[in-house]
Amino acid sequence: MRADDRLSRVFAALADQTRREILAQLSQGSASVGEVASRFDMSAPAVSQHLKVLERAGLITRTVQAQWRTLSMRAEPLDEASAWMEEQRRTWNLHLDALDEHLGSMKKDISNPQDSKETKP
Amino acid sequence: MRADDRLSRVFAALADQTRREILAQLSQGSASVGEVASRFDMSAPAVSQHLKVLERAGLITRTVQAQWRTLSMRAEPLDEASAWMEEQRRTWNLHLDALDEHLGSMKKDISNPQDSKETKP
DNA sequence: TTTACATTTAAGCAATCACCTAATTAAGGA
DNA sequence: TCCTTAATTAGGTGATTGCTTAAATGTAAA
Repeated sequence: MRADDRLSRVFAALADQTRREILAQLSQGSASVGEVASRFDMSAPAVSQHLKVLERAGLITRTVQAQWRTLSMRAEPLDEASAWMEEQRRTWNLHLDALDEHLGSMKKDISNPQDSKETKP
Repeated sequence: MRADDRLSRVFAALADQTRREILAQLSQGSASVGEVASRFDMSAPAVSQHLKVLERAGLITRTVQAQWRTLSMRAEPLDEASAWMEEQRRTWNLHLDALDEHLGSMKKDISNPQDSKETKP
């Protein structure tokens, strides 16, 4: 799968309050579908669909034991998503630093100001 | 706004490849709507809508200058989203550590094994 | 003042989403 | 074997999404 698609699926999966609550529950330990569903005021099929979204994003796995499915969290997709966000923030901070330096040099040379191409937000 | 809603908006905004590319571009410095739109094979209104989604998520701001809007990235929502993900991973790792310890003590006491309530994924 | 440019609003459309109820599958226990 | 429990699939609905084209807005430049 393309990294783009993976990221899109992970972010989309996390863009829903119910699914975030499910993941938060599973981060404390594995659980059955029933144990997850009982915490929500929602039909079982609705929860089942949320689980499918989380599973397709790679955020949970199911292991079948008799008629119970044990749900477990997987952290790897979080790493990838987190890394993407961190990268953007890093780049943005680098940019801000460069901008500060530029503004600093302008201040030193205040008698001959030049246009700055960009303004600090 | 509720933190839930904020998180949902940020994650939803990031769940689209086009919007992630826009944010990646703006992380390198501010730009006008036209400068952003020119990089996509998509109508101007479509880009405008993507920008609105990013703006509502707090990920960009617009400053109006004549007929040009200067778009700038905002990192704060990324921090909140990143923190949420980090928290889940932290909890999950704590859980795994506790599990490892439990399995370790079982190994020591191999002659009298007890059921483990959960299995490692 | 007219014209051109940058961008947004309006309106419409097909696809997807988040739910629902009803029906189905699959395993365990009486 | 029949019944119960656990969970999923099927099918339907209203809301939202991501795009489109056409029209509107607001500013600058001729």
